[in-house]
Amino acid sequence: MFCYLSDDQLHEINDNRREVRYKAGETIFKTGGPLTHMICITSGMVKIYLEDENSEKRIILSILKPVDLVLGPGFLTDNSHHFTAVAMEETVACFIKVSRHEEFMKSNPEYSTAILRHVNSKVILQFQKMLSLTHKQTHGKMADCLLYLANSIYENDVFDTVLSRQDLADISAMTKETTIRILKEFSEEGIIICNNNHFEILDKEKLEKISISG
Amino acid sequence: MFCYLSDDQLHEINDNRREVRYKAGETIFKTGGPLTHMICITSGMVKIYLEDENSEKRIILSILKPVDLVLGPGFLTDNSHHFTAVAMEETVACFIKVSRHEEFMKSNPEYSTAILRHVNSKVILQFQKMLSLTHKQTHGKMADCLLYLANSIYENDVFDTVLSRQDLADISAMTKETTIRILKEFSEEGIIICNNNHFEILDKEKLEKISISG
DNA sequence: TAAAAATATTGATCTATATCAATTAATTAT
DNA sequence: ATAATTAATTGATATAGATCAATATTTTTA
Repeated sequence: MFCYLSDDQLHEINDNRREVRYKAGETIFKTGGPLTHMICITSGMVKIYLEDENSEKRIILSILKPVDLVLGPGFLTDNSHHFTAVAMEETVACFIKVSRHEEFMKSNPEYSTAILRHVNSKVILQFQKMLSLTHKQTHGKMADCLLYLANSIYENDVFDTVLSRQDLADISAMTKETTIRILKEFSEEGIIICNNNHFEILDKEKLEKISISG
Repeated sequence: MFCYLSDDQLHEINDNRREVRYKAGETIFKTGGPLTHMICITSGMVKIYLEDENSEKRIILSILKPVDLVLGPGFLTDNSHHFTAVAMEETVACFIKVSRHEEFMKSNPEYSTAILRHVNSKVILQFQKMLSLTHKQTHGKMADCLLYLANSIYENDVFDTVLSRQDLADISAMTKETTIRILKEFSEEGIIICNNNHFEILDKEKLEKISISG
């Protein structure tokens, strides 16, 4: 994204950026709050979730890691956050004023294009998630969750995660009890190994089949 | 959106645009097809839906009417359509090449900003829909569906629609049988009147309460 | 290290909603 | 107008997954 900026603009960002360090569990920003800065994850991991104002339920939309950037849909619209960002572990985030972005978009068309490309790629993922969460049953949704973690987040079929069972449930839009039962089933069928926060995907093909059959 | 273009650019659009007339039920473009043009709905109504490649199920994301424009998330990413657009009634759509858009974005920063604003406002609506479809039960989802049609589409608490019961089900991510049963319940409780495709919302407050309580 | 708190697990039960099947009503075609 | 399709409705049934409750484990705090 930033590669489209001029040297001057990069300098300006560097001089004005504000780096913040978060501990695990700390909130970076919350739904409803003012969207004043774009955020770039420099190190650590962040979970992004939608909060339902009328219930305690939430959906974990995605997990971000370096060097992901966060510029929510409030940008250029209502200037408020539409999702909540929480550090999953020790995390460093770099804040850049949105006003600066608007300037960059005006002075640098390549940058505008890059931002829109970024937003559109996120929308494609949201569409997939929407179909998964509304049409698949719990086994299919949990398969999607495990494949997401292995393929997109940890980039390894063996991984340890700080995500709780409730978090996995929130990724998959189901209850933690159901999550636990399905993880147990998958373990018993030899599809995965799952001990506390240690996961191993043994039979990815089968997981993909379960994902497709729903 | 187009108000940000120069006279020359508007002329260029006007000289190069291609107007197509569709009958009810005709497909304008389909998921997976190449995204070559942006589309502007000049007259009529269009339903936009996500298709699941692994099942026959679909989600109607939104309904478009004049002068909505359609520029899906394939723009600047994979150049393919991620949703399907079908004319609900006699509809005229105006096609504008995406290559032209990229040029406009380069030469006209205001235009880029307007496009991103448009996309972001759609994303906000998607977030709400995602929460509604995954966390609410059928009554809440059907209340949301009726409120959407009355408030955003027909802009009247009394409306006739060409949408079938299956379409209403696809808006709400449920079966047509459940849709029918809930519409009947709402009618019996005096919340709505519903005869074939004629709808009247009698007690909007109650509908809003049902929407909130889920 | 012990106590307290939080998280995970298991089992039993309940219910919302899908599914299936049959009937009726409304369109469309002949 | 009548037949043939297609869509809507109703009823009966099945079941996936939520909910509730109790216990066990892990983590945190004192």
